[in-house]
Amino acid sequence: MRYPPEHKDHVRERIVQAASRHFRGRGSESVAIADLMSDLKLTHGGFYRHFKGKEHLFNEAFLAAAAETRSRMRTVAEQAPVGRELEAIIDTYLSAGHCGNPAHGCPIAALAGEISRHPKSTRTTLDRAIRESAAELARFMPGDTCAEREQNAIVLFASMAGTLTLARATADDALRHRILEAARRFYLQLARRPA
Amino acid sequence: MRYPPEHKDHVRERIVQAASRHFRGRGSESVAIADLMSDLKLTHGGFYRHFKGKEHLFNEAFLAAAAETRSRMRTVAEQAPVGRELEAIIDTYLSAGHCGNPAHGCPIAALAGEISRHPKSTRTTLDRAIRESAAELARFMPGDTCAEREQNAIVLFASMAGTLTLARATADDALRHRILEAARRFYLQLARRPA
DNA sequence: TGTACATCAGTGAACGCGCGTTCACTGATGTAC
DNA sequence: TGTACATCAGTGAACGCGCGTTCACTGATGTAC
Repeated sequence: MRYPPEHKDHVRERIVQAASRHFRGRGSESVAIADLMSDLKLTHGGFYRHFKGKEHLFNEAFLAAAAETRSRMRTVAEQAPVGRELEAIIDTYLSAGHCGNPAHGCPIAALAGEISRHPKSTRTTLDRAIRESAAELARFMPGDTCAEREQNAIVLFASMAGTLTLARATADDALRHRILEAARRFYLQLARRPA
Repeated sequence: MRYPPEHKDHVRERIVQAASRHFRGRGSESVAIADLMSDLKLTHGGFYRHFKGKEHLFNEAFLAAAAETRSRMRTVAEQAPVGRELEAIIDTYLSAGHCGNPAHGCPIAALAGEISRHPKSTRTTLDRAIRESAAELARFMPGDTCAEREQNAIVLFASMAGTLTLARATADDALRHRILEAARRFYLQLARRPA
């Protein structure tokens, strides 16, 4: 069959979107190319017209998810009262909604654990995502110098992502809730009256 | 062949130890039973005389690693000057050594990400490990009530574990170092003069 | 305008590989008699 | 004490399955002439 000129780009984009959700939700090893493609009513063979291989897709899907998450963070900040942007971000990031919905949430929290076992190119993509997320946070961070704000942003971001990862892995709802709530209160308090 | 009476327990113990290192170092999906067994100069078939299956071993290996890590934390605290136990623990946990050596480090930092995809029984084991690690930390935690100390301990533990996970996944040594150092300084400062 | 050919996204069978698990077998030693 | 049998940790071939990747093929449309 012959398709309209924009068709290929469109399909490629849909693969990335589906992958971005599936990878975040289940990790890359639990997601088969055939699954992804059949989600789009396609068969697995066609996949290789769009990507060199699974790892390339993973890389791109991760990047897309990271951009999506940053943009969501920005929206949250914009909708918050002036001066309370950081609190709004913390509140959203450590919310039960974000915890219960990894497939649509921060890919760093969802995938950092396994990325340490991915090839260097993928880990470089993670580096970029960490830097960009921290930069996004740094805009609202307390601290006198820019470097200090960035430093603090990295700590906050790494801590929140890790806390989310841990909360998601728990079996007991009460423990999960306790971890999230304790961390939320702690970081909110820190955001209100900085060290 | 017939073996001395304590032989089976001994082999079982060695399997758990090897698994505990391999799983932490590479994640459970990257570790094959045959690999583990050949590490002990045995073949894969014999594995099932000791364990029901891979997941049971994972569970047990995780538990053993968690106990080992707690005991190491206790040693660090004991060797620290009185009143500076928490600082010593933070310093060790977020050290370059711990970061560079996941196979011999905290199994929660190494495996929390993937455990969210393991069966409930394994996740319950994680819950136990989290509670016990936090309890260990809580002994040295600032806070007026016991509940407050525990609360703070959970936050600190989750944050440190997450930070370590993130640091390990980075490709760039400078970024990794920056994450670790920033977090270390931040939590040390918090430990010295509590909120 | 018509004809022959090129293009290329998508199809689905097939290949190759890794790996968890099973199973018939081994063989040294313990036990019943 | 000797004999027949039971035990059971360990062996390694085999099975079954999932999955990433390849490849010959399809067929609608574009292009050259």
